[in-house]
Amino acid sequence: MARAEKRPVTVQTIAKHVGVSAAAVSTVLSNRHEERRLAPATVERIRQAVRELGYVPNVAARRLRAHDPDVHSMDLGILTTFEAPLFLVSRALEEVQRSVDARSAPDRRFSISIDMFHAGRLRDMPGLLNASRFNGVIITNTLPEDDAFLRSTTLPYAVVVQGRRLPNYCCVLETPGEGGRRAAEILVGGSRRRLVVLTPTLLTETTADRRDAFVAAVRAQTGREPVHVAADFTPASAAEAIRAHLAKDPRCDGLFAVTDTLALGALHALKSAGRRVPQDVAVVGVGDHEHADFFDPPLTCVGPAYDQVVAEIVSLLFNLMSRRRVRPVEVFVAPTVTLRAST
Amino acid sequence: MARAEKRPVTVQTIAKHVGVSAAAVSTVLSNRHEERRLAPATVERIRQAVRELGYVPNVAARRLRAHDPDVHSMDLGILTTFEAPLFLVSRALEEVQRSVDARSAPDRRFSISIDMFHAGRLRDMPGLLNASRFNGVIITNTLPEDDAFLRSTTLPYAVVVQGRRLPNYCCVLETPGEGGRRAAEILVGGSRRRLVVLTPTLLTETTADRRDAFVAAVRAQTGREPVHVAADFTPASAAEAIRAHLAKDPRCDGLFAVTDTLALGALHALKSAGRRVPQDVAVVGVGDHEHADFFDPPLTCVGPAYDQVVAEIVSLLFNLMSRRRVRPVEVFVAPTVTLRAST
DNA sequence: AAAAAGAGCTAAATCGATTTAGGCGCAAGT
DNA sequence: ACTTGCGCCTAAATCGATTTAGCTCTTTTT
Repeated sequence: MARAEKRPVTVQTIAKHVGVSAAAVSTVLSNRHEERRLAPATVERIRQAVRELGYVPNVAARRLRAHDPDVHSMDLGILTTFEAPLFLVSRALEEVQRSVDARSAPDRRFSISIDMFHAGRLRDMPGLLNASRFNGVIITNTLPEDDAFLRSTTLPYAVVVQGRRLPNYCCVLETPGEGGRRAAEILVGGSRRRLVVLTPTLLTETTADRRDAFVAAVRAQTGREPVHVAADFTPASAAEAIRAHLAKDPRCDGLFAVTDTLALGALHALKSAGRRVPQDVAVVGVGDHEHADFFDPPLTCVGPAYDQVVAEIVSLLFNLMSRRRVRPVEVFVAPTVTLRAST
Repeated sequence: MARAEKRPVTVQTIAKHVGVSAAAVSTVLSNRHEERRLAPATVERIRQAVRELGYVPNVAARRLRAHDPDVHSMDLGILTTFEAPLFLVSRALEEVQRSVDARSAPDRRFSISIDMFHAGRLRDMPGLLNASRFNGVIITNTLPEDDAFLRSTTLPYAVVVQGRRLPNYCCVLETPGEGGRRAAEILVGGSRRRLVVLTPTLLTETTADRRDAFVAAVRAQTGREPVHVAADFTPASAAEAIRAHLAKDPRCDGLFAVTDTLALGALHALKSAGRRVPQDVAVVGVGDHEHADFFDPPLTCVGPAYDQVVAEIVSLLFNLMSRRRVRPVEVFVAPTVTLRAST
């Protein structure tokens, strides 16, 4: 059943198979056979062959052909992993969209798409290396393997990396060490002593930095070591992990979650274990969830000012594309502290 | 400052400008000038021109050229609006990804991207009409204008529409009328009489159907009319709207939100107005938020079984692409009821 | 002085689909 | 009989970038 020709089926293939020209095939494919007066019998034979041979149009060829030389068009991509929650790119998307709407004109059109790769497999994304897909990209949520790949090759087009420091690219990230330190300040300053830091099992540079800075700050300020708890990216998994931890350490009184999705699960586990937040356990997140202020209780966050991060990213991206900037830079955005009811 | 050539800058333009061949320009652009022994001075002149003229590579041309004839590649798109929350497409994305991973092979590669349009402006999306972007698409979150556009033209490739009934496309949607009816049943059956239905201001076919069916069912069962409350797509806006409504109708005791994001805002407003959920006010959502079971209290939902919806969509999409299916069909997925603590 | 090596560049083919201009036969009109 | 028109189809150009084979001129080697 599985048809496995070595060469793909093109209009030429079909044309040869039917015994007509490629033009005739194309005419049928675009449903122009009436106005171009192809004989119904020929149309039918072509249709038949199209079906039989399993023709798949080459979109790149169509696009090239359809290209209107009077319209500049630029393809922007936001690259993230399948594994990371999609809402993480929402803000970047909105800001890019705003910029793009402002820069669009009849002779200048942008298109933005979100493209995903499997965590750690960025290198497998088609078109990345040969620059055949995007005029500019924002890369985010990479794992260390992806970072290593990026470090090893310099992509020959506009690239802005979020949340990593890579010497050969423009990078925008929160000031290293700050987030974790401020979280520790809040919890320790609130007299919490039995602390937990909750992270995903797969750590990115950002999440690892938050954890490490938190641990270091807590150690420095209290002489005690926070307990690491790891979970998947889902709240359900975080809830389960925290539930297990509470069984082992019932007196725990403060928690720092390095992503808000984890904090959401933690809040749930705490409440269903009968702990009051913040009276019994204080919880700090990072503000990467668009609805952190609608959690119950609303989540205190220590994290980068996303609007600023995104504004920097977009500004760098457009400068790179217009070649106003050619050297890589690192832009640090200081974390902001949003105190809400969870502490 | 603004450079506004009529014709776009191509490698040819640059070549002519510098007085070399297009091949030389291309060589420089791909950083192959060392191995191909271009004179450093020439390289510099070309680089200069590239910068001066504001060259932007044509990705379609690059892709066509880079195309490996031994690899079939298919481009899939998930089309949604900028205005709708991104997480709404998460599940579709995951399922498509699973299917694609299962069907990928060394000689068969898929790429999936999420592309967005402004609500009501689907027609403006480049490459939709001339089929120059995707081999197959899933279209969702359309407004009535978009539906009208789709109805008026039959896109010449694999299209599956979610949540709408369009005679010329394959459509997958929840059984019309069912969701609203079941929500009414739950609230009325729980002896709630002063009911509210909370919707976005911009109604899609799906959200309008949920509202209308709810209103009709409540009217039939109680003889009373639920109150309409409308808000933006955000929880903040929903909270504000509900707060205002509570001021006018303090005795309201049941609420149906046609999207979970709105429910999230409503829960917040209710709690901060001192109402207990579900004792004072029962709340029903639709289960379109991935974390509805982590809301506080966890949200009772009446909505389509998303896994099933998505499975149907993906199956239709692949059947369309392989031409195993050629006629449009409508697939209805019955809503499921998930009772949680909010009722 | 002739041949070989190398430096520096170009012409032309190619990727796949589409469109434009036009060709060939045959029937109808004058 | 000769044009006109139509029905049906094709050759060739085109979109833009890249690569391959090869050309020309200079320098070095024998």
